[in-house]
Amino acid sequence: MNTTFSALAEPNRLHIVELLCDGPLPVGEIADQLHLRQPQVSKHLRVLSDAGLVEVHPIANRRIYKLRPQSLKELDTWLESFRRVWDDKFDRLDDYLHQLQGMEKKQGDKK
Amino acid sequence: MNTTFSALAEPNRLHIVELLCDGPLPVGEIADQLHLRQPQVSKHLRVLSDAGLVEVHPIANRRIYKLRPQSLKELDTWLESFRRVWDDKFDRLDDYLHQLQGMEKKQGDKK
DNA sequence: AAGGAATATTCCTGTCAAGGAACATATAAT
DNA sequence: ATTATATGTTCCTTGACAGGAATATTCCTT
Repeated sequence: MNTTFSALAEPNRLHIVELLCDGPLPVGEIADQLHLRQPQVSKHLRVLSDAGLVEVHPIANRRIYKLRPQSLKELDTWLESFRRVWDDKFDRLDDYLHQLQGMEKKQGDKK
Repeated sequence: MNTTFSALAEPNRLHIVELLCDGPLPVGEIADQLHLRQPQVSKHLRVLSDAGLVEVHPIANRRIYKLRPQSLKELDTWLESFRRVWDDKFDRLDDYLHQLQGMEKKQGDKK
């Protein structure tokens, strides 16, 4: 999960992922469409691949890269744990303040 | 969106976000629970704040940080665009290959 | 007013990652 | 077989960032 975020943290890599959303592409195409040099694209794809975000299919001369849906589903799952409490716990600042006040008293007692 | 990912790319910051999922907390509490030094926590919170992932509520001496659900909803929205094509376009490698073959011929024609 | 607690900020240093350029490799084309 | 095409890799340099230590700031307490 951690590697996923750091892979997507790089702007060009994020672009690559978004581009591959429309379907698989070979390295050269990606480089052209995003106005990047081929070596850098290869490097970025390496990182994305290590993070499990893309997979490669060698076809003759070229290597076709495609998104790995699984990885995005995992990201979705991660988000899921937040969804449960979205409009709920987050805004309960008051609750915390009361709880905090309780602790204040306890601390006072200790002294 | 870009800043969101780079903010979450740092392991400790990710931990902070996950911790705040259970409710708002002041800096000191975060530092204690995650076994981090206060200054680093403050710095990380700064980054998270700039990225819009958390917001702060000054209460007397302390500053209570809480998640900003909005930011996570945006992340969710971003993922949404992938959900549409999840089990769909991604795996259509064959389609691309056929399309590719068509382009091959075109390129050949140009020459 | 003075001291203390909670938090933010600055300076420094080391590490790591990204881009550029050149090169290596593999496959296709002639 | 030789050349060209597509891609991956290495080396180098530079810039960003994280942690540590010390310091500044704000507010509370007495």
